[in-house]
Amino acid sequence: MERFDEVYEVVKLIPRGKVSSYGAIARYLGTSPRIVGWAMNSVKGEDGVPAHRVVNRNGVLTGKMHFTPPQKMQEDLEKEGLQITDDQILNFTEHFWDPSAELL
DNA sequence: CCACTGACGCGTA
DNA sequence: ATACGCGCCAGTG
Repeated sequence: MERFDEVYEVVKLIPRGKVSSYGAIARYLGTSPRIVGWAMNSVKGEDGVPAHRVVNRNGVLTGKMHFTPPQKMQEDLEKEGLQITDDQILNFTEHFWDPSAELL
């Protein structure tokens, strides 16, 4: 669970209007991407953890189906000024936030 | 205790 | 460029 807590910390640090990827966070924490996804799944009631700002390396909302409702993820991202088409974030690289690079 | 699964990522064919 | 397979760590059955 310590891993999960670290994941939460990083996710919380994601600036509004920016997004990150499982791989980037995992690499920053020195863990595997799967753990990051599992951590998000374990978030459930954890507050202050913008899981909707975490997507896969392709900028696709792979985990949107785990939200309630599933479209909540896209709505929140759009509310933050992000453009999404077919579960895909437009200009993903421009909105991408890498903890290893930005948060060094 | 062993086996299967999962919000992913990368290498190889 | 697309498709298939393996690795990774933790949790649950």
